[in-house]
Amino acid sequence: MEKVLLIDGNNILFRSYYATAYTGNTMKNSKGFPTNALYGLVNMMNKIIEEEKPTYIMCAFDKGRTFRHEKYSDYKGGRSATPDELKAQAPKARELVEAMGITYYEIDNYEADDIIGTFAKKCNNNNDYDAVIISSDKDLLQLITDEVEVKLLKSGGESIRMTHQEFINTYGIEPPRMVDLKSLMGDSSDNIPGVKGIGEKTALNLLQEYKTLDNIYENIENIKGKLQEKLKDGKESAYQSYDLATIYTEVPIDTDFEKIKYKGYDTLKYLELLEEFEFYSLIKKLNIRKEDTKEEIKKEKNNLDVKVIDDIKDLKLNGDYSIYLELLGYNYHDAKALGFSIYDGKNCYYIRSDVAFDNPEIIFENEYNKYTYDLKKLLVVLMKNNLTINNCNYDLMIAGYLLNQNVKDDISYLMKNNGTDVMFYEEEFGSVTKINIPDEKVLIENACKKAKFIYDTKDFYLESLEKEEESYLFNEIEMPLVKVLADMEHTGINVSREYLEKMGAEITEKLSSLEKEIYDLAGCSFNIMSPKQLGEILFVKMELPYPKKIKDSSYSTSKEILDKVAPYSPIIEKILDYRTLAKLNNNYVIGLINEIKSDGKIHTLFNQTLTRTGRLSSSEPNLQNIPARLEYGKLIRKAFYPEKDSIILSSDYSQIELRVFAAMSNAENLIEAFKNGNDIHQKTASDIFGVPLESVTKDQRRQAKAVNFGILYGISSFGLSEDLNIDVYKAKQFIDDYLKTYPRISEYMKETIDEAHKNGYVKTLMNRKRIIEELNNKNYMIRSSGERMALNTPIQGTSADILKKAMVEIYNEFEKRNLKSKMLIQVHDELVFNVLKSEEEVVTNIVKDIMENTYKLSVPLVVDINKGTDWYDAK
DNA sequence: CTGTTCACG
DNA sequence: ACGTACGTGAACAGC
Repeated sequence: MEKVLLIDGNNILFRSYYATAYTGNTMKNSKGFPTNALYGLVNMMNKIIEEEKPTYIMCAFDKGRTFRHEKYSDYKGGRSATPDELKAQAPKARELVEAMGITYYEIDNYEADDIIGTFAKKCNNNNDYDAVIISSDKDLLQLITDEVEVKLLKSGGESIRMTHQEFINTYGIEPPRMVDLKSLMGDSSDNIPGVKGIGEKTALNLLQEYKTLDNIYENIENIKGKLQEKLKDGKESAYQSYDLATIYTEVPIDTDFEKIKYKGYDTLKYLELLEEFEFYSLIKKLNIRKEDTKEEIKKEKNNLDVKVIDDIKDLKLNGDYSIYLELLGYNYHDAKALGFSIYDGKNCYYIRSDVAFDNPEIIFENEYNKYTYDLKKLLVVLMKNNLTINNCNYDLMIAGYLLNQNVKDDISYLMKNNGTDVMFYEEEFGSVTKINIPDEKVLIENACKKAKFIYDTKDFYLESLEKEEESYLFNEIEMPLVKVLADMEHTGINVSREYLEKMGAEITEKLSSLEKEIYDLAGCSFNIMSPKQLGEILFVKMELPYPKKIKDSSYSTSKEILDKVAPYSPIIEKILDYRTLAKLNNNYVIGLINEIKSDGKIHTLFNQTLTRTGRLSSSEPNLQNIPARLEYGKLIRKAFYPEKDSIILSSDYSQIELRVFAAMSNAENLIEAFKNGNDIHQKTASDIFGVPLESVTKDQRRQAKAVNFGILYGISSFGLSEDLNIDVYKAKQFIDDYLKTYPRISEYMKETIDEAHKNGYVKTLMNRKRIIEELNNKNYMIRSSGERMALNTPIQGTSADILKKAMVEIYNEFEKRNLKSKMLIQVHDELVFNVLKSEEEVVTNIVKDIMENTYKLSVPLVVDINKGTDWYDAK
């Protein structure tokens, strides 16, 4: 049995391009020729060959217009034009494939699909050949037979093996019926119309009953009502769609498999292409013995001459340098420092941490600028050793994040994206659960590659930031903020173990009595924390009415559902209480106690390069979700207490997101309301319900508040109806009223979405840019979600920008005045401080003044300050 | 290792 | 016809 690979070349090239393309930072060679799609293509081809070990490979490409366009002028209409940077790579892709020893075909008038179909057909009912089709395009699934399977590519390097059986399990129909399915539901990406008013669900139902399109129309009189009407109206369109969706398997081509035998690399050609594209890491993997190539490679970054410094006298720094700290472990608060790699443009050094810590001035404090990756980590580790570092104004992790928020926090991702070969941290050191120390040779090599990469790419990243107009954000906000956050993390906050333990004992007692009561009411014992078991007990054993129309694979037992069935049994209330208390105990009592370090404090991590909007996040532990809404949960905050002779001060912005929204949308009546100091939800209620301010009821205010939040999130009538527990029609009415009252907001939302579609990204007031790939998705649901992100990100992101700016200024002011009070925690619109009693007045004034005035909007920003003997009390 | 649930803004 | 509000992190169950 010989294996035949049939590769959808166009599909892989497109995927590779879009997987890495992001504005301003598309991978290019030194001549400026884009290479990102080619890089993905080579890697994908190598990976597939490695995995499948085929005897034959055929790669098919599209070639311009096809017979489908002739038959149906709108075919593939509505697709956006192929980007120039991708177009330029297409001819090179063909050369590359050929050099890899793979035969490719592109035939006038036919698509890649048709060529693949023609080859695949040859394998059917043939015991000598089995075919595997490689693509992410579901159209090709129609070709599946017992001899032909599809390796369906997914994002993130995943794939699904669609065999005949797997297809039937997934769709409940035979593979050739994929065409009938398309003829009914259509395909927006290829502009195949289908039958108007019929989607996937109905189409599948029809096909499961009638098997084929023809048979549906033969039995059309058996189909009732509206559906019959739709089918009759759409008959012509359905058959036209059928025609379009059918892969043509009779392409006039020589399908002799010997023609597509896999030949392996044409080494010289392949090498020349890799050199042209500057894929040095791939060249290195080839291990070629050609003398001049070797020279070429040696010059390249990967073959570094590393000096391991045992005697500090051997370190001769030659100018500005990059410095990278390698740690053993993921959380730098307790990870062991292994060593530092340094690159100064000429020489690469590796210094073990004990040597470095013995000679800190020479390494960390000199006249040179230092370039870093994860400066915050470096600062915190140095602070723990009572050391400092100066002249750190460029951090690659921050720069990379501002240019693309999707990159993970491991420099290896940036390096691999750039074609530089390096190990991922996890490959080198193991996962969070099993950390291991690598061979020192490996460790040094990787650490040095990283230092060199930081140095070599610095100018490019700075230019990219300049091009994106993000230099201010980078230099004046994010870079200075690194130090502020490092200080906050290093300082930590006092948490009382005794208090938490007392609270834990109380909760445990309540839990065990609740548990008993729940078992009594249920008539048996079970695991209350298991949604599966709980669902069975409530909705099967106890026969409570399940409030959702359709039960999918299992019963949901979310709070929302349980609230609805609460009237039917007293057990529900007890379960909800149980859950709340269990969460409190596990997450906050036990969870926080486990995070208290030997100094009696908690040191969180403020992740500066994680969120897609520009907010911070906090982890290990998360100090941004300490209970605040329910009274009992709020008591957790009593455990957070100040230093001696100090108090806790909390300052928070009042309605910052709504204020930012009012300013950005320029909605005059909203701006007026804020200027007048109105209660904004009350004002909104008065406007949309058309009643005077003073006669707005509590309930009207509550509803208006929900609408206001909905607007910030990119409202949908369904979402609002869920939130307010009203019907969708009523919710729609609210939204319409709102938009009628504030016409400027309606315009703003439309403008924002249009602009986002045009650019593919949105920006905050301080030019933080977020690329939203989802806007181009052909799936309506994903695209709409992208539009909501486009609406929300400028608001959430601008609010984040403002607070970050304030944090930097407050920190600098404290330093300038030599104040001993400390910023401890940031919670998106709130800052928490330890304030010395002697500094109470001056700190209060500084904090309030800076937060309210750091950024001028057309509406005032208002800050509330609260003080107390602990975090609970400070509110 | 993924889904569910729920804590925060 | 479709499934549904934005942004996070952590614990648990059950595969």
